[in-house]
Parts: sequence; C-alpha cells; structure tokens
Amino acid sequence: MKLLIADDHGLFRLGLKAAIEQKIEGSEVLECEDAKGALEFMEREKDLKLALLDINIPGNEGLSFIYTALERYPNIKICVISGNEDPAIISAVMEKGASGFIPKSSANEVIFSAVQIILAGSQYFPMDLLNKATVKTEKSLSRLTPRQLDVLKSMAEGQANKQIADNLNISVGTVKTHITAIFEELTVTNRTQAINAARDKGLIL
Amino acid sequence: MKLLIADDHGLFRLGLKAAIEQKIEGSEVLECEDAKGALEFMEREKDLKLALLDINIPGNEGLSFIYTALERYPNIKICVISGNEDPAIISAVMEKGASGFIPKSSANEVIFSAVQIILAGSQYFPMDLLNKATVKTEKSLSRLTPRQLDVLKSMAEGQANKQIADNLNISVGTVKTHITAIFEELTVTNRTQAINAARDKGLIL
DNA sequence: ATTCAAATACAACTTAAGTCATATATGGTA
DNA sequence: TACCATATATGACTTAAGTTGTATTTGAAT
Repeated sequence: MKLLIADDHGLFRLGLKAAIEQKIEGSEVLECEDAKGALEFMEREKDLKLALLDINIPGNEGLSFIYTALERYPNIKICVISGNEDPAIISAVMEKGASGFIPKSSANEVIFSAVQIILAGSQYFPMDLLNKATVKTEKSLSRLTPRQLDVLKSMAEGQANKQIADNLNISVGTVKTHITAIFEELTVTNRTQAINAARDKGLIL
Repeated sequence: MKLLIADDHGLFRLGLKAAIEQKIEGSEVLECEDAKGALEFMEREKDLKLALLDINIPGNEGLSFIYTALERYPNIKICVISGNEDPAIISAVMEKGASGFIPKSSANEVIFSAVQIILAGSQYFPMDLLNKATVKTEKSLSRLTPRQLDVLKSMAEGQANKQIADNLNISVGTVKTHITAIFEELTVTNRTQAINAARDKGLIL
C-alpha cells in the first residue's frame, strides 16, 4: 500500500508519514516536495494508491494539476491537503475529480481517518466548510471567461489598464469592460476587492 | 527544558514535537494553535524556555506579537517559524528581538539544529535568504507611519478612499496624501502594487 | 528659544478607473 | 436557416484615484 506526500514542508511530511505508517499497517509513504517530483513518483511507482498533494507546492500551476495527474494516472487517487479552507476551492477540488480535501488545520485524527476512508475507496470532503458556501451564495465558484482571467491576472500584478491593454493588444476601453464584468461576477465594486475575492476563491495564486 | 509550538497545523506540530523530544533529551514540548493560546502558556508555564511561533497563526496581529510577548515574558525566547521566506520579514523578525527565524521549507536537520542553537543561548537566521535583501535594496524594510498603516490596511481590504476617510475621520484629500506617501515609500505607482508590496514585506497579513 | 525634519491635514487639479450603450463574431438550438 | 445567448471589442461619459502645493503640529536637535 504505497502513498505519496507532496508538500514543501519537511516536518509536516515527517508528522504525516510517521502517523500514517504507524496507524495503517502495511503502508509505505513516499515523499516529495514539488509538483515535478510528484509526477516523477507517479510515473515510476506503478502501484501507488494515493497521492496527498499540497496545492501550494512549488511548480504547481494550481488546481489544473489534479486534472493532469488524474488523466495520466487514473488509478492513483488524489487528495488535496491545504492550509486554505475556502469553500470555493474545496468545491473546485471536488469538481476536478479529487478523492478528498483535507484542511491542514484539521485534528490529526480527522486527517488519518480521511486518508483511511479514501484508501478504502470512498471520499472525504469537509462538508461543514463546504455548506457555508452553498448557503452564502448559490454560485460561490465564479466562472470567468478566458479573457477575463487574462485581465484579472494582469490586474492582480498591479498593472494599469493601459499596460494590460497593450500586453493583450486590445483597447483600454475593452479592458475596462472586462473589469466591470469581473466585478459583477465576483460581486465587488473595485479592483482591490476583486483581487481579494479572486485570491479567496483560488482563481489566482 | 520546556518548549512551546504555536501553529495551527496539527501534523506540523506533531512532526516537530516528536523530532525535538527525540533529539533533545529532557525536552518537553507543549502545543497550541493560536496566539491567544500561546500567551496563556507563556503566562502559566513559568519555566518555558523557547516559543516557536508561526506568525500566521489565527488571532496574531502580525509581527507586533513578538514585541508584546518579549515585553511581558522577557525570559522566554521567541523563534518564528514561517512558510513565508521574504527577506524583509526575516529582517523585521530580527528587529523585533526574536532569537531566530526558521523557514518551514528548511531541511529537518536545519530545523532541529536551529532549535538547539537557540536553546544554547545563540540565534539562528538564514543569512543566505537575508543577504538577498541587503543586496537588492538598501532599505527593503519600509517604515510607514502609524497613520499610513491605518490607511494601508483599509486600502488592502478594498475600501474606497471615501470609506477610509469616514472611518478615520479625516478628509478624502488627506487619505490621498497618505496613499501617495505610501507609494513613494514602497516605490510603487498604484494601490494594487502597494498592497502586493506590503504583503511581501509583511506589513499587512 | 528657535530651528528643522517629519507627521498629519486639506483642497485644487490631472489622470486613471469604472459605467454604459452599442456592435460584431461565435456556437449552440429550435 | 433563423434565433439567441455569450464572449469579445470599442468609445463617450462619470466618478474615483493619484499629484501637487500649502499649512499646522509635534518632538528632537541646536
């Protein structure tokens, strides 16, 4: 029963590895610290059952990594471990096909149990955190068009509308329209709020 | 030899606690998960030698916590453990009087050794990361006035200048002046860049 | 006591941000 | 095909952001 932990914090890996190997007999825990290493392990270790991924690990392009990994190695389950507990992100992780989402701040028992549940073929998502989202807003997971995402990312870097327009080869007016649309989608009223909301929802890093 | 770990990630605490208690004989490691808990332990456990703090723990108002803790309990050493490795933050932690700064992504051996060095009465700061700062800019640690910080925090929440002015009971014009001064201090040209720079430097959460 | 630098405050002015009406291309659907 | 929703694009217009000159206060240095 091989597992993989991908996290850039050595002591977190140490704690989780020790706990899993002790609690789950016959388990072997591999470690890596970035997305590149995770893919290498997945390629090499054919009998890998489960990969526990910190979505903030270096070299990881966000949630799309889950999709990529599952597509290439469909028999390896993916479970995200994250310090971010935003319901929108949890929903997104769920949508991408992961088997679970474990907040790092969970009690240790919860973490072990969640791993066991997933190894047993089921799933684990913290529904208490998730429900907050569905109650609060019907579509907490905002969907932005590709162009809107381009603009949003540039905006988050602190670029002025003129710069964004030049880089994307569109007019300043068009940039502004996209920004207004982004505001509506995220239900905010200025670019600072938009960037904060987008960060919360995991739309941008 | 009592130590305290303040971190909201249970498994990180587990790994660090186990490692320290194993490597450092006669050590006893206490755990808490927020700033409030840390202060309670410091008050109660009079023979506490060292507190390892994650500066992002809940209820922590940033770096000022170090100063507060050292003032109240001057015989308890403070060492910051953080996922953020920004040189400016390291410098700031140093300035506040902490005995060390340990990046969470350090090799486990580095972390243990650093703890032992500090327990032995010395200090540990990752100079390789720190030097990058002094080479890059002479005053990487920007100093803002209290009023500028008030404005900056409000700004980072996405408030408009009018809102900020009302909340601080000053005119919109004054708010704008403070913002221009902040821009100059952080060497940026708009509020988005200012907020990004301030986050990088640990001026705001 | 006075000088000076720094912090705080205000307002007129310029520039950029944000809104709105409008237009075209694209892709799915009756 | 014709229809409709959506993504994209533009420019005129309004509002907010950012700049600059100026004034008052405070504390430290002379």
